[in-house]
Amino acid sequence: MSTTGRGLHGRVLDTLGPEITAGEYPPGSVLRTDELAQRFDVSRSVMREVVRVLESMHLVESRRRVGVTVLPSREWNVYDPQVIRWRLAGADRPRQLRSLTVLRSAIEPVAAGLAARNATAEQCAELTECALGMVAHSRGHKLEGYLFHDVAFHRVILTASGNEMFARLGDVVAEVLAGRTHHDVMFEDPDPAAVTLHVQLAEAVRARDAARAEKLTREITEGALQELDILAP
Amino acid sequence: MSTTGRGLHGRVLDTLGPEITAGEYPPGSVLRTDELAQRFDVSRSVMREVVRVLESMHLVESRRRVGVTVLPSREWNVYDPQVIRWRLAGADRPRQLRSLTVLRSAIEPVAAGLAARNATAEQCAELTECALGMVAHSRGHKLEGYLFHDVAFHRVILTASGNEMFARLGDVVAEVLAGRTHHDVMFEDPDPAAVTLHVQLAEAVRARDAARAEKLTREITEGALQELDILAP
DNA sequence: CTCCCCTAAAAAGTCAGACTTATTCATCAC
DNA sequence: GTGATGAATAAGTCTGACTTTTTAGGGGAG
Repeated sequence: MSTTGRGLHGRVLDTLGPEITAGEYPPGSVLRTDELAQRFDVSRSVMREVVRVLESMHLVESRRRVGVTVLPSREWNVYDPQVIRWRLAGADRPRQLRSLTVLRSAIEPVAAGLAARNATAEQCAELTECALGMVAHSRGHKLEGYLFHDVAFHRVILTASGNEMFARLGDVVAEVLAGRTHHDVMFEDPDPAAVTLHVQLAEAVRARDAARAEKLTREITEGALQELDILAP
Repeated sequence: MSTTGRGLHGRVLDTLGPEITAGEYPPGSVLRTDELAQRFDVSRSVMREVVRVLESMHLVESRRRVGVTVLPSREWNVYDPQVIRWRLAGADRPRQLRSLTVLRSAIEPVAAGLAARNATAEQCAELTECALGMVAHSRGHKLEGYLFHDVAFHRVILTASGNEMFARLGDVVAEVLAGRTHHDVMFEDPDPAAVTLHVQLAEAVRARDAARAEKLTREITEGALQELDILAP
C-alpha cells in the first residue's frame, strides 16, 4: 500500500519524501543532488528524477549554483495523495488528521446533498448495502469489517455527488477513517448513533431528499470532529 | 504566470501536460519516451524527468516493455495547482470552473466560520481593508481593481481559518474569480448585493460571530453558483 | 574607501551512448 | 490445450563529458 512503484526511483522517493515532510530539513536547508546520489547509492540520473518529482510537489526548489532548497510547508501541495500519506505516516499525524477531518466536515455534507440529486439507482443500492454491512459489523469487535463498509459508503457518496473534486477525496477519507480505527480512538464498538445515521443517510439519498442528506452528513462529520476534540462550529 | 521554471524540462512539460489534460490522448493511449524525446528534440534524460513528473500527477503510468500509458481522468491529481491551471487553459474550462465553484461553496462557509474564531486582529484589519477596496471599485467598470481586492479578501478568509488544507485553496479561488471576471459573466459592474455581503462578512469575522460569518459566506457562494446556472442546494 | 565590473568556481542542466532488467508475446514441446 | 522457453522490446540505470546560469570574490577605476 506504500504506493510509488518499486523502481530505484520509487524507493529513494519513499525515503526522502517522508524525511522532508517530517520536517527533518528545516525550510531553507540546501541539499546537493550529488551528495544525495551518493547517500542513496544511485546515479545522478535517478536522483535528478526524484528531485524533479519533489519539486513538482513544491516540497523543494532546485536552482543553479545553489542546490535543492527545502520549501516551507506553506508551499507544499498538501492535497497530493503521496504527500498526505507521507505526513500521516510521520510525527505530526494527529495535526494532519485534524486538518483532514475538518476538510471532511466541509466537503461531505455538500457532497451528500448533491448525491441525493445525482445518485444512480445502482449507487443507491450500493449505499444501502454498505450501510447494512456497517450494521452487521457494528457489534462484537468486528472493527475491520466495519471500517471496510464505512470507507465504501463514503466513497460512494463522494462519487455519486457527480463532482470530480469531491470524488477525488475518497482516498483521503479512507485514510482518515483507517487512521481513526487503527491508531487513535475507537477501542470498542463504533457509536450506535453513527451507524443509525449512515442507514438514514442511505435512505435519504434514495428518497432524493437533498436537505435531509446534507443535514444527516453534518451530524456524522460533527461526531468525527468531537472524537478528535475539535470544537463544533 | 505560466509557472514551471524555464528549463528545457519545464517547457516540454508545459506542452505535454496541457495536451494530456485536454484529452488529446484518450485514456489507454501509449506514448514512447524515445518518440517523445525526438518530437520535442530533447535528450531522453530530460524526457524521462518529464514523464516522472506526469506520473507523480497520475496523468500517466510508465511500465516496462509497454511504454507510457495515459490514465483516465478519474485518476488524475485534480488538486495539483499545475493540473488545475492546465485544465482551466483547455477546452473544458467551463466544466472545470463549475467543479471548482461547487468546491468553493462547500469549503468557504466553513472556512469563514473558523476564521471568525481564529483570525488575528491584523487579519481582521486586512479583511476590512479588502472589503473597502471592493466597495471603492464596485462602480464605473473598475473590474480589475475589484477582482484584486476580491481575491485578497477570500485569501485572507482561507488563511485565517487556521486550517492548512483550506489555506492551500487560495490559489484555486483566485483562479476561479479571475476566470469569472476575464472570460465568463460580469460584463458590467459587480452585483451590489455581493459587495454588501463582503462588507458584512468582514464585520462578522471581526465580531467573532462564527454562525453569521458562515451564513453570509453561504450567500456569497450561492451567488457564485447561480451565476454559473448551477442549481442551489 | 567605495563602487562596479570582471573573472572564476560551483552546482544544476543537458546530452550521448552503453548496458541491464522486466515484461510480453510467440513459438514449440508435451 | 497447456505450459515452458526464448527472443524482442521499451523502460530503467549508469557513466562521463560538456554547457549554462548564478553567485561570490577580487581587482581596478573613480
